Amino acid sequence: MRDSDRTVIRALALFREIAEAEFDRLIEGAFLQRFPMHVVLINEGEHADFLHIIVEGVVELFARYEARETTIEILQPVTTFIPAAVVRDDVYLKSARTLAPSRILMIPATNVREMFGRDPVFARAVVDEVALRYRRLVRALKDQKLRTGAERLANWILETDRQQGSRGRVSMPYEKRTLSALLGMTPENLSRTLASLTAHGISGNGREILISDRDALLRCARPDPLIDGPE
Amino acid sequence: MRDSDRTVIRALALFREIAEAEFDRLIEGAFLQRFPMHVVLINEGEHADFLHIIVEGVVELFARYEARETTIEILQPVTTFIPAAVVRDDVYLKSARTLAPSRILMIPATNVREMFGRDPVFARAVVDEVALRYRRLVRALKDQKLRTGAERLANWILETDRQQGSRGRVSMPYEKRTLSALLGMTPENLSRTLASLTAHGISGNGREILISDRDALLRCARPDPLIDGPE
DNA sequence: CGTGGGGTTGATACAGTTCAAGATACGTGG
DNA sequence: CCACGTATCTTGAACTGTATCAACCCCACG
Repeated sequence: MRDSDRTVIRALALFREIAEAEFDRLIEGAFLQRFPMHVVLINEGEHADFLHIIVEGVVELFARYEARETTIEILQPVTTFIPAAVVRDDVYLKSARTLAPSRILMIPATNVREMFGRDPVFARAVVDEVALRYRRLVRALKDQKLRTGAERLANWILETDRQQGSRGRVSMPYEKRTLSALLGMTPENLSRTLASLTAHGISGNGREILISDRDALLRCARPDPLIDGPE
Repeated sequence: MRDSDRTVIRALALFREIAEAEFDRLIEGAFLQRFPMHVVLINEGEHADFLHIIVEGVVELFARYEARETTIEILQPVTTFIPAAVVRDDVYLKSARTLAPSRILMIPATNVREMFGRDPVFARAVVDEVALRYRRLVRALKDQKLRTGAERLANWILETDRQQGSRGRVSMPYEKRTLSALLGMTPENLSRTLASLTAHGISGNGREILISDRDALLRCARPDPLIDGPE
């Protein structure tokens, strides 16, 4: 593992506070691997043998049922997945694939569980992490059940703009079909909804969306700190 | 607190393994309170000052956005809520209300966090609990995004029957309007969907549903261990 | 009895999906 | 570097699922 990689991983909330020796022991047996785009890293139903950490790239968490598929979450560096399955020593409930060439650190699940029992500082960090994920998911479920497609899209634009520095220019980090699955709609529907938002403060071509009238967009989106919060 | 209450709470996965003295210290300053039906216990947005435990009754976790409201989860004894907000020392993202006369144990959040740092056994139990909840929520989101209303209802019937001892006779523990919110549909729609399932193995009057042809219902529901699992 | 809330039923409207065709962008190989 | 082929995206039309609005029924409860 490169020194620069070690540094960014060490900076994760999960590892920031733990002692140097503990960290070394944890990542013993871990390996950092490079994956091309569109590679499946995890299949739902498999037993959780590794805690994955996305060091570089983009990873989609998705799930299937019958012939249908939906996106649960899209992860960018630096983030762990999927901590809950590792903690409970159970099967994954979601699959994961790369959406861009990515570098993934894989830590053996046994290391994580073993260290959890040994280091209270790490234990504290793991709970924080899982609780954070839980809350993110609550937000996603509220978004899904309480809003229309247009509202979800409008709020996604605002939130993504914020994450990208509030420049009023959002660039989609993945395909539109993926975004549509994340927002819980079909690609056709996303296309139409995007077109209809043109009358409410945005304009776009390709993977670029410009926020030309933020107030109009806000009137559409009506963001809520208990759904779209900065967490 | 009654001795019998102490026993059931102590039997919770969260508290089962911890030492007697630690348990005493944890529930110091806690209080067990009786609430009538339809009382709001938690308002989303409030800071999480207590870990609640439902000892008796039924509690609904719900959320609002604009004029809309939806149910996130319905809890029956013995369960904690809402651990993630307590762990992160943050605001609740969901509200909670009783759906039946209930007895609720309220443990000061500071006790929980303080003990977490002191007792690794308890720490382990808390992570397990939060991770379990996380996974339940993943299942709920998959249910919501990947299935139609009729499928959700059919699976709810099968799952509830299982929880009630697989007697082929399901009794709804709450109003139909609540069930409809849990399943993400309107009351009218639930009524119609329930009627339509009559042709697929169920019959019902009032709050009783009889499974007359389980195979037919299974063909409708097509349950999936990664969505409807026993967790 | 009357009253009110939950539940059902019907008619209508809308959001979202599906199917199909056309346009555009993109990577690949010549 | 261009031409080609494929996949993505867009647009249109028909259809399905679900929501909304309104009337009505029924039972519980005062």
